[in-house]
Amino acid sequence: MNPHTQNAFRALADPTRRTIVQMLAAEDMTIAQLTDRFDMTRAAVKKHLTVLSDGGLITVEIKGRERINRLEPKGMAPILDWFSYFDQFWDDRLANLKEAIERNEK
Amino acid sequence: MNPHTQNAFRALADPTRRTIVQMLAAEDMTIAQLTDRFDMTRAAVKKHLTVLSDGGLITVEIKGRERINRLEPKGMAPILDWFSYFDQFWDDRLANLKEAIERNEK
DNA sequence: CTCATGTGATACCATTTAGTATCATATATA
DNA sequence: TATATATGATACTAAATGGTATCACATGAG
Repeated sequence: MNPHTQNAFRALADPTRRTIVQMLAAEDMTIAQLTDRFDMTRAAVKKHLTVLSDGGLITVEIKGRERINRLEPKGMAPILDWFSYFDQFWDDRLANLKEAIERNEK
Repeated sequence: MNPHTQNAFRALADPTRRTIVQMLAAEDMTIAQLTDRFDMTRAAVKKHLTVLSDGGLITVEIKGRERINRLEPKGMAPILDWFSYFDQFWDDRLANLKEAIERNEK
């Protein structure tokens, strides 16, 4: 199994991390900037960022003494791929439904 | 914030639960049937099913002494809704997926 | 009725998780 | 250079999580 899939799903399981993802969708931010917007310590925010990074959902650009955290849309791919499994599932159910209707008409 | 969103994300964060979801996509199953396919006790599987139910991802039909667990595609909606926030970041795969669900519901 | 089967529920355990506090290190800046 | 700023890293804690063992209860089959 793709290890990125598990890390990505786990990264999004926490509400704080989902909020961080949404914030980074609006603009790149340093750890300090993110910490300003939460009621928790910088160390806690840093841990969340590590989990998001493990999940491939963000990248970090080191700029001097700052770390610019940036959303990595590509990291969402494993999750969407997983969901696409059910695209087939839904299509099949629709096909079955169609078939049932056609049988009924005959 | 929608409480279903957190429960749904949490439900999918565990690999065993994601596998259960895929199994139930293939066919409805009782707890005993699911337990046969995992190397863990029935109690553990039951706990996973409770989490999946809390997340709105499955429904249960009680039939005599059996409990038929069934995938609830509607439960995926909060997750897909959350992802739709990021429309600007990726292609139309998500939109297609959502459309498939909605078609199925109608 | 009796008994096997399918499940619910509880207590318990080890590990992970989300958080804090604290100290160390690197880099701007006065 | 001296100091403030931005972050890394570690140790610690409480609570959540994933699992087992075990007992109780309801239902179907002989």
